[in-house]
Amino acid sequence: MINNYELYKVFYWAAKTGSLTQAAKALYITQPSVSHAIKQLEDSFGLALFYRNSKGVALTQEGAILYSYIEQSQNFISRAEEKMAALKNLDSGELRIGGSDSLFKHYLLPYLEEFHQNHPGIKLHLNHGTTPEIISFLKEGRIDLGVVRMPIVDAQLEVRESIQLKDCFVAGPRYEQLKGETLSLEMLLQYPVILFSRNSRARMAITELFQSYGYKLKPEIEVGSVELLIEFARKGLGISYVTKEFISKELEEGSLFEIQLDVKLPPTHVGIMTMRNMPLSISARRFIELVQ
Amino acid sequence: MINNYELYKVFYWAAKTGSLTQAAKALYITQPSVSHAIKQLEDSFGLALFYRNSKGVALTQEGAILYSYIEQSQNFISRAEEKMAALKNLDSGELRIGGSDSLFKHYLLPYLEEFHQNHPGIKLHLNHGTTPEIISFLKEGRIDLGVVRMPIVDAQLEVRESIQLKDCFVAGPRYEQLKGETLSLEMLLQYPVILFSRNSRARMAITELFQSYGYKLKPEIEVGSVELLIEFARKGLGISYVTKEFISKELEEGSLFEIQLDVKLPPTHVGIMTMRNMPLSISARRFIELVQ
DNA sequence: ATTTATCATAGATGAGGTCTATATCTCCTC
DNA sequence: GAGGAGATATAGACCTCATCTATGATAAAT
Repeated sequence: MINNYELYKVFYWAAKTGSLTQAAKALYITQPSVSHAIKQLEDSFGLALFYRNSKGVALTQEGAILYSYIEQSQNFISRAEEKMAALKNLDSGELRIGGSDSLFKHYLLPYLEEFHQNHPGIKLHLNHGTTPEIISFLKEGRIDLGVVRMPIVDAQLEVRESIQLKDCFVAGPRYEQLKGETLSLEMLLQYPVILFSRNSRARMAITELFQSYGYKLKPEIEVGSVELLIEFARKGLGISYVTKEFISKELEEGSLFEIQLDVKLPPTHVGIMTMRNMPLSISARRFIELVQ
Repeated sequence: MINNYELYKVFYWAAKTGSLTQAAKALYITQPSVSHAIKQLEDSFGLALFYRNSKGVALTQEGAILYSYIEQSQNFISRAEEKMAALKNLDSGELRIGGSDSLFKHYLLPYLEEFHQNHPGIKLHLNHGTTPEIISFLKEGRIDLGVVRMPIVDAQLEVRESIQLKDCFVAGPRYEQLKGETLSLEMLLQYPVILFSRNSRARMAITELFQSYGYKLKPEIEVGSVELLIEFARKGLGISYVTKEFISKELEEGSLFEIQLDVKLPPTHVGIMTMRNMPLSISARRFIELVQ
């Protein structure tokens, strides 16, 4: 019907101010333009919308009916624009992150805190899962970004390399005698080893390393969280294979110590994954900047 | 913020159809135009609104939020346009008429019936009052048109002359002896006269007529409705001064007869008044056409 | 490998929105 | 009443910018 919604904006202001001149001022256009716009509306409806008089304009019956609809419409547009501005300013919105359990707690936590302080209006959604799950979440659009251990090879994903993590074997006071010693892999295997559960990336990596030297790494105990790896090692139940950066507190206070090996354990990196060729939300972009 | 609401219409269709190409078809424009419009919105918000892929487009988080507002906005506009079309077609709307009591019943009734049958969606509001009251209603915008007796002299009003009404004196069987006689004004004054209440136009007119001949018309009885004028005359309480067109039934059945006078009583016209220089509502225009 | 979708980009064009200038009308004031 | 102030309407010129055509790029389907 009307093929130019711009006219409704003009109508709205003319009705609201009761004056074509005032409407023109509000819209930063001239009065004849407003006059022309209203005329177009009236012509296309075949209805008079305003009574004109020397003091301004007043809505006709039909104009008042139109206004009751257009007013609502304009209100929604105003609210939309405010909302968009808020989203742009990060005063509003949400950020959905997927990650491995341990990375949330030991790596992301301080960033999440800072981000939340800077942008309290942004709702944070944290989804934990295994690396393949996180990748699925990303592809399904359920999260904005995923934080997992590298390497990730997937053409659909864009991966940003973040900090380096070094895994290592640690023990508690029970194995005090090993402090300062440098063990070979073979020697290490004589002690009870505590590993993270089978499907973890770190577990696979260390198993492969032993295999490449011709040994088979067989854990005495398997646990499902980094906390338990730490706890069991402290209690002397065995030697845990953990991420060094996650136990800095225990190393410092001396409740755990690192066991030196005669082979170098390859470091891994944390990767921040996003969908390639998909625009990042402002909040996701901002969070990644913060982390990197 | 956005200075072209037209863009929202394009956005709405793009989001709704999930395809810029489809949106273009719906809007009867080309796909590059849609592409350009969406880009403008995204640029001005500084936010991505759609994910593009080879099957079409999908809303981003921010886009979905925008859509939730814009959808409402567009719905109101659609409903507004439907409503305007209905008003134009007289499928909806209202018609407010002001008039003297007797004119409603004896003159307008058949037109009102016909109008209502033709346009059952139009609500009819009837406001009765004296001529000055009707004029005030018109000037206050409380009615669309007024139906009263001429003459009306008011520069702000536009008056259309409608049917002619002839007033006359009538009596019932009690005065049978006057049937066929031609009375002078003086002779008439010897009978009890029944007139409409003081502030009516017809009363003033007839009083002036007598005065111009040097007589003073003093009613025996004053009543407030045409029905009572008729009823009192039938019962033989006197000679009523009524509008001939309103008593055609009684004249036909013989319960009243007209008293011939040797002076001619000036006819009056019904006038249909509207505000000059104010656009008439479609319904008012249509009703006036019907009546004339 | 080819076809057929999709959206993006570039450049040309012309419709039409906006402007200036002026007319017209009404109300208010002196 | 004459004149001024303020409102909207009208006319015509101008120039922006929405839209077009043509083409490119990419992905999916055949």
